[in-house]
Amino acid sequence: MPRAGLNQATVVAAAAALADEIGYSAVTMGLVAERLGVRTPSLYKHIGSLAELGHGIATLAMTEAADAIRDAVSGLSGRDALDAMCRAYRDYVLKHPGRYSATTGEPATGPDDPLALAGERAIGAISAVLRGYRIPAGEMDHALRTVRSLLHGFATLQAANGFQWDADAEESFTWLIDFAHRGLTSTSPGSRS
Amino acid sequence: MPRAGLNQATVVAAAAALADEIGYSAVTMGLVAERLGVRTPSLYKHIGSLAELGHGIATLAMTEAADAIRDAVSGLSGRDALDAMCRAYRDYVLKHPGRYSATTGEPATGPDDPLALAGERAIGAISAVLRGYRIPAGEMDHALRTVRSLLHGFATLQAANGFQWDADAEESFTWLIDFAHRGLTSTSPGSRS
DNA sequence: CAAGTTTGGCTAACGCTATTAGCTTTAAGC
DNA sequence: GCTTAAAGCTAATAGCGTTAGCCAAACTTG
Repeated sequence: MPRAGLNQATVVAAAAALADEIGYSAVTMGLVAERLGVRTPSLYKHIGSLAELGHGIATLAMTEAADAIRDAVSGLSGRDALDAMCRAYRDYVLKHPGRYSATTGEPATGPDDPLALAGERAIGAISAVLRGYRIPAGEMDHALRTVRSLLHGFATLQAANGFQWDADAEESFTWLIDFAHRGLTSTSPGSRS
Repeated sequence: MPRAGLNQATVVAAAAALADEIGYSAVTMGLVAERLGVRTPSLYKHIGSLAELGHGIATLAMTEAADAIRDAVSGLSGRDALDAMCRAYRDYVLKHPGRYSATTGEPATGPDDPLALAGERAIGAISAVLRGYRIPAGEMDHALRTVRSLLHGFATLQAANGFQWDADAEESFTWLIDFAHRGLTSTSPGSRS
């Protein structure tokens, strides 16, 4: 039996690709092994368990998403950067729904967890965009969490077809970006109507 | 053997309670049966499959969340209604993280699906709040999707402990509500900074 | 109230999944 | 070239969802 030349990265990559095709919850050790031309137990020479594989997929997705944002906003600032960031994030999730859904509900085990580092990268990319807005120093964390919530929510709802997105999802997303821009510009807390 | 007096509703309720305690993905037919004092195969007299049980939990959660919002905003309008809605939604998800996570990635099979009806209830409750803002007629759907994305994103991220919510999540949430209020008030699309 | 029928529980069994144990062969190091 | 660790394999176990078929409990109907 010639060797397949696998390692942790190739197994995770194959599982991530499979997740995008058939859905994250449908990924099994057997299917991943089949795709790699190998028997199921052989995978355990490279990854500890199915849960660990899921953790790896989540880390990969978070890293890729952060890089996509970073690339998209490079050279831009202000509203242009916000627009590019939102679209890059959304496009990534729509392109890789399976691996992205691995990130929902996957807790980082500690500060040295690669998933935590990938999360930091994403935070940093969003933070760079938000720095173009006049946000008070103490409110930056709140703005970060809010924008991340908005993007994450839209992406997961659209990926899961949460509503009947009757074809004008693009228009809705443009409106969402306008909404975020308005929310970020006039930063005056406690402004009751 | 005396009968347990089960039906579809009691089984779904037990499973939902279990999901809140041990997490949605940890719910098994065996554990639900054990909680109900019954053997596993007996559950199949009331529900068709584990997938159907998940669908039922999702429907229950969506209905309860919609009702929670409806109750919270009754008698309020404008920014007060927005505030009450956001907090009611967030509180519900934090109180019932297990059953809520059943709603993520659960597609409605058709227009007559109870889950679709529950979704309509939720949409209606949010819509009632948004009607207090001067939103152009054609943009109402976009606003609905945007607000729903924001709430869903924050709730799921906090439930999954997506960031290190070092204790000031409450403050972040207040900031998020301000953000949403600003985004909804000055509705002038295409307003580039 | 008695007989029949439906309903809801049970045990037994099957297939699929993740996972472990232990063997064998490959490839790499000295 | 020999040693050795890594990477594949087969075989086996345990736990899951699910189905089949039995049997008693409760409802129906005269």
